[in-house]
Amino acid sequence: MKNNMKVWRAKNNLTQEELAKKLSVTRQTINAIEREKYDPSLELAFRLAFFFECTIEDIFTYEK
Amino acid sequence: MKNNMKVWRAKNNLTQEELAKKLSVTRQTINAIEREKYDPSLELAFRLAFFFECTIEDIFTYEK
DNA sequence: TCGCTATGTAAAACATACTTTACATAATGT
DNA sequence: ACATTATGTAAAGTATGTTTTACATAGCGA
Repeated sequence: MKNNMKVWRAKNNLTQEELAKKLSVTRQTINAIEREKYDPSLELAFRLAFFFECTIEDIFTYEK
Repeated sequence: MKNNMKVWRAKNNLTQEELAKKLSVTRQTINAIEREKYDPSLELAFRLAFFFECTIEDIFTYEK
C-alpha cells in the first residue's frame, strides 16, 4: 500500500501535529502512516479523505 | 460505519464461504463484516472493492 | 550559541482485525 | 427422519493499529 498523505498535508499547509489534532489522533500515528510503517484503519482512512475532501483512493493506492 | 457487502455478494451470486475463499480470508471474517461486528482493514477493503470492481466508498459508508 | 519547531523513532500498553476450531440453527432435498 | 448447505456465533490465539511517554536530530531565527 502506498500513500501520498505528505502531499495532501502540504497542500493544506499543516504540520503532522496540526493534522493529527484535526483528526483526533496522535502525531505518531500520522507520522507512521506517512512513513508507511503501517496502514491506517478503514475508519481513519475515511476520516482523512473526508478532511482532505477527496476519496480514499486519492490518498491510498493498493497494489496487489 | 455501514456496508452493503451482502448486496454486492448477492449480485455476484456467492456464498460467504465462496467469497472468503476468493479473497483469501475466512468465512468468519466475511460474516463478521457483513454483520458489522467490526470493520475490515483498509487492505481488505481495497481487496473487496477490487474484487467487486467498485470503489471502497461503494461498499462502505462512514458517518461521522 | 541558545531556544524553538518539525520530524524521526522506539518501547510498552491497549484496542481492533483476523484465524482456527468448534458448535448451533434453519432451510432444503432425499 | 436424515444428510447437506448456508449462516450465526463464541472462545482463544496471533497480528496489526493506536496511544502514551520519551528521547534524538535537524533547521531556523534571535
